[in-house]
Amino acid sequence: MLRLTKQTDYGIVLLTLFAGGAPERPQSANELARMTNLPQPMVGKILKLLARAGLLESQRGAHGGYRLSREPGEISVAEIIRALEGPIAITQCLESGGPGRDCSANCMLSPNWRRINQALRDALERVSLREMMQRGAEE
Amino acid sequence: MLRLTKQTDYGIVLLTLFAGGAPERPQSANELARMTNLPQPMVGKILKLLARAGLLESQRGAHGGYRLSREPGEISVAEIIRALEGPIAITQCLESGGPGRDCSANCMLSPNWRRINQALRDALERVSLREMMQRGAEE
DNA sequence: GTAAATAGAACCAATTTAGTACCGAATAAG
DNA sequence: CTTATTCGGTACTAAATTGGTTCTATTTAC
Repeated sequence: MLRLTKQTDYGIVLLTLFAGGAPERPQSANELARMTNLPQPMVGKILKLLARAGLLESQRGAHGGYRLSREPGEISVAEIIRALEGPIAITQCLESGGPGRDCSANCMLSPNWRRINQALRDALERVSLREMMQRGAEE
Repeated sequence: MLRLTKQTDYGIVLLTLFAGGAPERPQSANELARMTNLPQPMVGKILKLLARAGLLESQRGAHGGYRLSREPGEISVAEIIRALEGPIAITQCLESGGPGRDCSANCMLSPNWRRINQALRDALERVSLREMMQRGAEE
């Protein structure tokens, strides 16, 4: 309920590994699966999505793999979530464009939903991958 | 993905109906189901949850029903969501107390999650049921 | 050419959510 | 006191979503 999916969860973990390692050498899905103990095909799938969204650059072929396309400080948590679960909105339909959708009942319920969605997006936009890496550094 | 459930969606709609009607006369699950065209058993279930959470007061027996336990201005969207889907947190485990849980990998990933969760909660806390009723009043 | 790797789609299993059914307890009306 | 109404609670089934796998095609190093 209102939670991130495991995919996204995994995705963030994987990205922090990139952010920690050597930036130039590409890392393969296989390597990363071993490092994290996550199922290899799942890791592959997630990396593909991240690459498609432009957060990772991919290198095919032998000794290929993925690397970050930008500095960790330049990647926001919001972008990661968008890459792995689509637009960030606690309520849909108002955001997702056209009329004629099978909006649920509160569709036009109020501009307050828009404010709420925006607050969530802002909070996620403000935190970068670099910041997410600083683990345990109790505020 | 990151969405409210239909239950919550319905719940908010139902509560706005209470907030609009006469505050003293209780309304039955049946009435409300007819008014909204939502499945009657579903409406009953949701109202029960809202009553258990203290947002509605119930009156059993013939001519019984539910009424708001507080003014619409005193009920926040956050409370409604908590009543219908539990604690508000985009990521779990850090919030849900004790160690030793089967936290997913990013469990101790950073205090930034706490900040994000808090921002979401704050946004939801700041909007009252009364405000949600003002439909279409484009900012 | 062959092995290592990603790209992409299709697919099945597990979990979560949506919705239903049933029975018991309270209350009001006659 | 009996009956109809309405909530309280649990258990259950069906639908949708998510988690995870498999397979084929394409790219590249050697």
